[in-house]
Amino acid sequence: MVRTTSQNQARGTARLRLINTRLVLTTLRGVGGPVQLTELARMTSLTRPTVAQIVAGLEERGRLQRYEPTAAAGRPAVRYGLAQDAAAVFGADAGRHRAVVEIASLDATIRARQERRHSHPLGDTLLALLGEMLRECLAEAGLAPGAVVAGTMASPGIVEQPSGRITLRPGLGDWDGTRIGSALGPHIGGAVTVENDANLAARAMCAVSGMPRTFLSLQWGQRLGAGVVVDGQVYRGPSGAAGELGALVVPDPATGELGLLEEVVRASRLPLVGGVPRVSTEELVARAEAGDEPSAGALRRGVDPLAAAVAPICLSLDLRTVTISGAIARSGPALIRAFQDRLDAHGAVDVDCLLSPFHEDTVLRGAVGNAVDAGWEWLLADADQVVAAPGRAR
Amino acid sequence: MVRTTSQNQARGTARLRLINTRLVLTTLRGVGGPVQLTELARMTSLTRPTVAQIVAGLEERGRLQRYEPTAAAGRPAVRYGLAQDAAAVFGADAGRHRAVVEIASLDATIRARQERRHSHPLGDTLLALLGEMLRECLAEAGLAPGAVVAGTMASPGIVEQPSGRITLRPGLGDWDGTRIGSALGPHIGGAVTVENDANLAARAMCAVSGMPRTFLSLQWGQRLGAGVVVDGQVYRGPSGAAGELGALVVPDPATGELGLLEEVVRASRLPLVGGVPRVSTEELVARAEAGDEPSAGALRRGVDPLAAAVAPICLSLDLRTVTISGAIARSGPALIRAFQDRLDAHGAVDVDCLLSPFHEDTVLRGAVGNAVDAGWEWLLADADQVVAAPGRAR
DNA sequence: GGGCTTAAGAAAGGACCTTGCATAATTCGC
DNA sequence: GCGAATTATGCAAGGTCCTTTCTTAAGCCC
Repeated sequence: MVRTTSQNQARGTARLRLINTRLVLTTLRGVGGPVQLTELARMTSLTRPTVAQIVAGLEERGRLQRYEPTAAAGRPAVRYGLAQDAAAVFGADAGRHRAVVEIASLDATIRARQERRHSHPLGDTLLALLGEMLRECLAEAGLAPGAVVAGTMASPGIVEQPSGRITLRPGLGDWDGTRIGSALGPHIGGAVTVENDANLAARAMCAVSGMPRTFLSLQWGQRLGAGVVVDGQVYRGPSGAAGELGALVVPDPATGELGLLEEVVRASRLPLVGGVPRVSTEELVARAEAGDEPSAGALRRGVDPLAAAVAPICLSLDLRTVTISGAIARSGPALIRAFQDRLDAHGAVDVDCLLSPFHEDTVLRGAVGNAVDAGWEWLLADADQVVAAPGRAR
Repeated sequence: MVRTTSQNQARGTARLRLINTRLVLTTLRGVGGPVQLTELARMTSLTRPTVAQIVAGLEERGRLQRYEPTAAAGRPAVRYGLAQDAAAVFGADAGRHRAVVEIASLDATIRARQERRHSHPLGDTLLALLGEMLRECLAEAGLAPGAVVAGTMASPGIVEQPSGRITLRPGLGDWDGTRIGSALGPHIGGAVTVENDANLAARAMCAVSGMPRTFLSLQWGQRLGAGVVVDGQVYRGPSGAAGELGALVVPDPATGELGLLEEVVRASRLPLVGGVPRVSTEELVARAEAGDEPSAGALRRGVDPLAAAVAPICLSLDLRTVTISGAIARSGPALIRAFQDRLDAHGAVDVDCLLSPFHEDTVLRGAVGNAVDAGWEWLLADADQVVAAPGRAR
């Protein structure tokens, strides 16, 4: 997540206007819909003439748009909101078997969506497919390429910013931020950012109502990743490797030998712990769900290594909430209960676990959210131009 | 660490002045010493007349002070810096056996220090002693009580902000933020804040040159605590409990049974692991230092539970650095090597461990640092008054 | 002592925000 | 249906702040 907010080198009172312009736009984003000038003035604690002047500038530039008055006591107020065609963004998630692309406007409304099954490794062929999907999304939404001002693409592996270098586990394929950017960038009118899928899942969970400002988000399936959200922001770490828990060395409850956490808690390996490898993970969970105590015990032993790793994180950050997304999130409450039980056993008491409400689209939701953030950054930077515009004074 | 920065409800261009005043003061803090106006203008990217006007206001209020020009090419420039008696703060650390109080000016120079051995539990008797020490510090520094505008007191336990409730382990004593505040507050002219000792140790480490912006600070002795620094700020968590690793449930390498991490890695218990309880911890470390491999092995096994807890934290936050302070920090390089070895074994590779350079004063340094921060907050809020001052315009 | 370099100070001008007032457009009550 | 109440809009005046520009001041070097 890039946070430049270059704040432009406006001088003197022009800087004040710049600050206030950003304040107005940010407030408008918080509301989500058209607002009356008076209301906007109240929320920003600016005066009405000031807000009116700022809004007029933004309207002239085509970023804001008038909405017809609604009935009310007193003179009906003109309302202003984001212009329909102010800007759009795209989000994309491409895994080993499935690719999804969505286009959204800055209020996070989905304007178009494309989804495909495929079997390409992460690489140029897949990028070409994504480019095609992106073009179809543009057509579906009826947007010119230039209207899409930002996009975020999810990738597994460690994504280093700003270099764009991506460290993938062997076998997944091979790409990096530069190649992704040059493959998808030409289809739109802005920059493409790439971000780790677990971090994006965490970003998605930020938007769920009732979430605390700090939590841990587990992306758990065949691979294992985590996103750390601190004070409402996904924390990436100096090289983007925050949350890469998979590399932990832990004892395997099935064999007693040391192994990597990612492999030990791989979804498909959970039944091994119970000593019943013929049973699928779904089946194991279903039995536990049905009250079969041996299955529930096996499940608890299976998730224990991850709980042992997560417990110190919970205590160190005073976390109350851990979210779970990824393939294993299909398992439902039995898994949650087992995991919560083990967290408790390791000393992380009173931690709530909850499943992502977005199911398979969690990462995509995060990518779109990230892109919307980037779109707003673009809009703010664009608004700075209004301030700097010559001939604004009359 | 309280971060109110109420930003005052100045309106219109007055708000701009307010922002610029804070900018000037913050820049001045960054420099640390007297600066020329021209230099200040360059650093703030304001113009000279603006800076001159702001500085004049602050000088009139007595917060800044002229310093005589130094020789240079061209006309000698008047320099401005913090007024000697602009403001002072105190920091205090009181443990079960030792109490220290220091008074510092806003540039973090120590103006007075009092240190005592004692044997009071944490409670009113100790608070009375601290009050007396604080008075003596004031006398030593030649300051009026009103000149001390903020103070920070270290306490073990979980310190909840802003309620001031303190959850102490049994046996240490009994106090809370309110009682500490009302015992020490009357001696000075500002508010007393209370903060967890491990968090303050972390705050102290922030100031060490070469520290990364994110790291973990272990406060390790008879008790165990940790401070988490994220992006240069100590992270407290919603109830101030961040870093409370002691409550983790881990297997004890000495007995194989489960126990609390705080007890399992208690400094005095390390020799038990080696099966040689007659040896002191110092002795064990010394033998390891001298190359005695069985002792080194025992040390590694002893620190292993803590490393196992810290490793997931390192991975989740992409940490490269863990600092160690507290009683055990006296042990030196053998301990560091053992700890780093175990971190590596658990998958947290390339993590640097380093000892606090402040020895027993680490927590105190953090308390002073925290108080200096609070002092600057006070100064900024005070500077807001300059802006609001009536009759400033002539 | 003249010239160079850099700082200090004062005045003018522009941009911005606020205050205050007059006007406009509805709804509500009778 | 009409007036009062309510709320929004628009315009002009006024003040604060910052910048630009120019002039004066003070020390060093040759």
